[in-house]
Amino acid sequence: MNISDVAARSGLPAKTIRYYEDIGLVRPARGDNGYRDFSDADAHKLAFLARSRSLGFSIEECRTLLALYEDRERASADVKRVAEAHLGEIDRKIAELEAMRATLATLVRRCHGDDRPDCPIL
Amino acid sequence: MNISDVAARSGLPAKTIRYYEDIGLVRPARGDNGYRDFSDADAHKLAFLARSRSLGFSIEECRTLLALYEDRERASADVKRVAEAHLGEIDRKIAELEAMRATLATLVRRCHGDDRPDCPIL
DNA sequence: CTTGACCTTCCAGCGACTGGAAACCCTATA
DNA sequence: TATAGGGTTTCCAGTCGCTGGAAGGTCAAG
Repeated sequence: MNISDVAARSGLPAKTIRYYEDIGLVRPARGDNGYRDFSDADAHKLAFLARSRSLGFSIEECRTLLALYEDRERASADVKRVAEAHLGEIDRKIAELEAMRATLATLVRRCHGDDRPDCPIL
Repeated sequence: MNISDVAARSGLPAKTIRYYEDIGLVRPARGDNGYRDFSDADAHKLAFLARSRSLGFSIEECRTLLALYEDRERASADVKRVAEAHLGEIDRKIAELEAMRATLATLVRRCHGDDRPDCPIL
């Protein structure tokens, strides 16, 4: 699979996929012509990366999460611990966003939206 | 008012305030010694910037909001529009995070947590 | 008059891309 | 077979929103 195919499947720009290879997140095979040749597993990884990144996980966090899928030697307990840590982080992010949402929603609700300049955001 | 005073008042680091001057968000006066001399209005603007940034508005969105802040004629409706667009974006992120939370929570729940490497995450 | 906290500018670098140039490769059609 | 158009490669530079650090000027207290 060429880079544009896997880009379409994962929703990531080709540029980003090349960058992810640069920093070692994904290691696609190469064809005789030098083109990257992505497997289905690569495509899966990239889709996962797209999702995790869009949720605000850093590249390094994504690297750890990817290791969960890749390292089959790892004991179940270790996997569970790391996964739970990430769950906690997701909860924290949700809480942050919801606090932000609440504040902003209150401000918007109080904002008349007419021509009077008494919007509380200002 | 010196930069550290206005930093304390706004909650922004001095570095960030200098950066905001660089990019034209604020234009403090200068004393004879070359020090920035912030007015109360400057302090107000910076507090506003700190708040908007913490609500997730981009610098350019803040610039727009600040411009509206200074144009009191027809501010309210425009601010409301910007804020509502931003609210929609926050809602989208929360929904995505909650979907991922559910997926990861299911995986964690099914993960035995003992030494057998049969955790469904793998 | 010295100390030490503050202020200044400038330059560099971060994370995570993103854009553009120049060159190579592939396929389809004439 | 030639050519046109896309797709792909590498590399280098720029983006955003800071942040750190160096080198130096200024100020108030002791």
